[in-house]
Amino acid sequence: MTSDKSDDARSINQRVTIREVAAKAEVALSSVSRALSGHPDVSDEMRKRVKEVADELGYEPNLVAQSLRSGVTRTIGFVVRDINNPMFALLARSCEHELRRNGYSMILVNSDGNIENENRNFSLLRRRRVDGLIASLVSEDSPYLRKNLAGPTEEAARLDREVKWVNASAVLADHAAGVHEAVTHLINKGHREIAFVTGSNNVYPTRNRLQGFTKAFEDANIKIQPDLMAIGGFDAEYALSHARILLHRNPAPTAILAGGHGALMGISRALKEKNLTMGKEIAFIALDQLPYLEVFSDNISTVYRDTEAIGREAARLMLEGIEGEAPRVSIIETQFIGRTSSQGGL
Amino acid sequence: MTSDKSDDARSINQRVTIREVAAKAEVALSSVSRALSGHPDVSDEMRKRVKEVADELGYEPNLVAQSLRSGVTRTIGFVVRDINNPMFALLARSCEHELRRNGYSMILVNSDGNIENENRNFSLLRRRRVDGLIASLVSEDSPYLRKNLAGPTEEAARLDREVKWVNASAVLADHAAGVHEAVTHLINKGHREIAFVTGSNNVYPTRNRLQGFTKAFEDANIKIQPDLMAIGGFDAEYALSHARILLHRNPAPTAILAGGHGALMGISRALKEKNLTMGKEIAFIALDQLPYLEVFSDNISTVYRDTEAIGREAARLMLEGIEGEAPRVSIIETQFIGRTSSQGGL
DNA sequence: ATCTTAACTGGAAACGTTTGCTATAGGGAA
DNA sequence: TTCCCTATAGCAAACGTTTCCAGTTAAGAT
Repeated sequence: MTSDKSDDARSINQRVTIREVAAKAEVALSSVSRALSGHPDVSDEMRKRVKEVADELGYEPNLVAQSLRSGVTRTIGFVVRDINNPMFALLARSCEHELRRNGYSMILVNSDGNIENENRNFSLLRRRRVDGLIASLVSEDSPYLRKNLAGPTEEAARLDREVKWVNASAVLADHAAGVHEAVTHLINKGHREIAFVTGSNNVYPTRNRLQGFTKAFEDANIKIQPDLMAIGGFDAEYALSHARILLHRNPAPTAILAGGHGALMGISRALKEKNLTMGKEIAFIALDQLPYLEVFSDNISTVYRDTEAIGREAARLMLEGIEGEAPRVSIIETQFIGRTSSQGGL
Repeated sequence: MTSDKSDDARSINQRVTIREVAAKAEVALSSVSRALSGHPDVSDEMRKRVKEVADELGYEPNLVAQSLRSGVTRTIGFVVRDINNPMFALLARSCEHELRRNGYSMILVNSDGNIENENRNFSLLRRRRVDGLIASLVSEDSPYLRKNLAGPTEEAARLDREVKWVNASAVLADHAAGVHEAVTHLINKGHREIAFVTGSNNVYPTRNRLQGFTKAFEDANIKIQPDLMAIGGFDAEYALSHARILLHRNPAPTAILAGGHGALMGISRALKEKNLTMGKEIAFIALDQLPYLEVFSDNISTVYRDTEAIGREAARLMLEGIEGEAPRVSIIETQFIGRTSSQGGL
C-alpha cells in the first residue's frame, strides 16, 4: 500500500535520456547514440563505457523520438472487419506473434462491420504513422478505399480480400476448393436439396465459396436451386431468420452449409428450435474451422484452413514489403474434413 | 541546402506537414497548430482559413511528433498473460473499444505465460512511452514486478491480480462468491467427493476460488479432501493428466470443477476418454463462463462474470488514473448459473 | 620528417509538433 | 489625445533522438 521511496530521485522525476547518459559517461550525445544502436564507427572502449552507464542509469530509449527522427515506427496497424468473429482473434494473435518476433508492434482496431468506422480506423493509424497496414476490409467497394489503400508511405496487405486496382500483397484462402470438396461429398451421398447461408458477396470469401458451391453442382450436372441460398448477412440474426425460412421449405433441405461464424450460430439455433440434430435429421457443414469447435463440437464437419498460418503469412508479406520486395499474393489451401455432422439428412 | 529536386520528391512521396499548411495559408506555424488543436486564442477567420487549407492538402497530424512534444502518446499497453485463453480475447476487445471511444489506442502484447516474455513486453511498452499499462500478470511474485509496476511515468491497472505493495488500480472478480455458491449447491445435492482442477495459486483468481471452495465446505461442516484438488497448471495437458488421476481415485469424484479454460479442455477430454457424460455419470461446473460455451455447450453450468464489463472497467480505471484521480479497486461480482451439466453424478 | 589515411569522436542540424513569450493593432477609458 | 487593454499572431525554443559533417589523433606510407 505504501509507495516506496527506496529508489533514487530519478525514478520520481523524469525519465533518463540519452543526454544524461552522455553527461555521466562524459562523451558526446552522438557517441551514445552510435554506441547503443550498434553503429560500426565506435571503439570497443567507448561502447563498453556507454553501455555500462546506460545500464546503471536504467536508460530506455524513447521510441517516439526515434520514430520521429528516423521516420520509422516499427508499428503495424491491423484493421479487422469484425472482431466478434473468433476467427479474427486467432488471426490477429498469430500475426502479432510473428510481427513481434521481428521487432514490430501491432495496433489492432476493430471496424465492427461498419465502413465509416473502418475509414476512421485507417485515418487514425495513418496519423500514428504506422509502417504498414494489414486489413480485412468490411467491403471491397467502400468509397474510402482509394484513399486508404493507395497511400504511398505505408505498406498494405489484404486479408482475404480482392481489390483489383490496388497493387498490394494479399493472403487469400482457396475457399472454393474446400467448398467444392464438401458439396461434392454431399452430392455423392445423394443430397440434392443443399442449403447455403452466408454473408454478403461484397467480399472475396463469400464469392469464392459460391464459386466452389456452384462448380460442384455443375460438375455433377445438377441444377442449382437458387432459393436454397441465403446470401447477405454475416450476423447470427440474419442466419437465424433465413435458416428458419429454409427449414420450412418444401421439399426441406437435407443438408445445410454455414458460411462462417455468424451463420454457424444462427443455423444451429434454428436447428435446435426445430429439434433437428446435425448428422441425424440433417447434414451440416461449417465452411470455416472456427476455433471453438475444437473444444466441444468435434463432431462438426468443416472446411479447414490453417488460420494461424494466414496470420503468420500476412505478417511475412508485410515485412517483405517493408524490406522493399514487390507485392505478392499468397494462397492458403483449404480442405474438407468430414465428421459426423455431415452424415444423415436423407 | 536542399535542392528543388528533393522538394519535388518530398511533395510526391512525403506527407503534408503543418509547415506546408502554414505556407499555403500564409500564416505562421503556430497559428496552424492552434487553429487545428482548438486553442482559444485564434480568430474565427484564421481558424476557417487554416481548416480549409488543411483539408485541401489532406493534412493529417503526425501523432509521433505530437507525442514527442507533448509527452503524451494516447496509447495504452495491454499485457496479457496468455492469449490462448479466449477469455482474454473478449477482455481485450471490450477494453480496446472503451479506450478508443476515448481517443486512446491499445497495443496488445502476449506473454505466453512466461515471466521473461512479460518483462520484455513491459520494457517494450515503456520504450514506446505508453500512457498506461493494463496487465494480467503471469505471476504475482515475478522478480521483475518492482521495476515494471512501480514506474512513475505511466499509469498501471491490474486485471484480476493482487500485488499488495503497489498502489495501482485494479479490477478484481469476486470469484469466491460464485464458487461458494456452486460448491454449496453440489454439497446440498449430496456430493461429498468434489474434485477441483485449477491453475497455480501464484495469481489471485486461483487463490480466491480456493477460498470460496474451502469456505463452502467449512460452512457445511464437511471436511475438505485435499487429494481431490489439483492445483498448479493452467494448460490443458496439466488438467488432462490430473483429471485422469482423479477419475481413477477410489471413491471416484461425483463432481468436478474446472478452474478456467485449460482445465475445462483437459477435463472434458479426460471424461470423454472414460466415457463419462457431464450431467449424467458426473456433475461438472466450469468456474468461468468461457465465451465459446454460449455457442454450443449451453448445457454447462458455470460461474458467470461479465467479462466485457471487466475490460470496460479496466479501461475506465485507466482513464481515471490518467485524469489524475486516485487509484481504486473495482470488484466485479460472480454468480453460479446452474444448467444440466451439474446434475447427476450420484 | 611529412603526408595520407583510417578510425574515431564531437557538434549541430534535422524530424513535426506545441507552447511560452513578445509584438502588433485596434478599441475603449481617462 | 494618450494610455492601457484585449485579442490575435508570430517567433523561436523545446521534446529525444539520428545522422551528416568536420575535426582530432595516431599510425602507416613515402
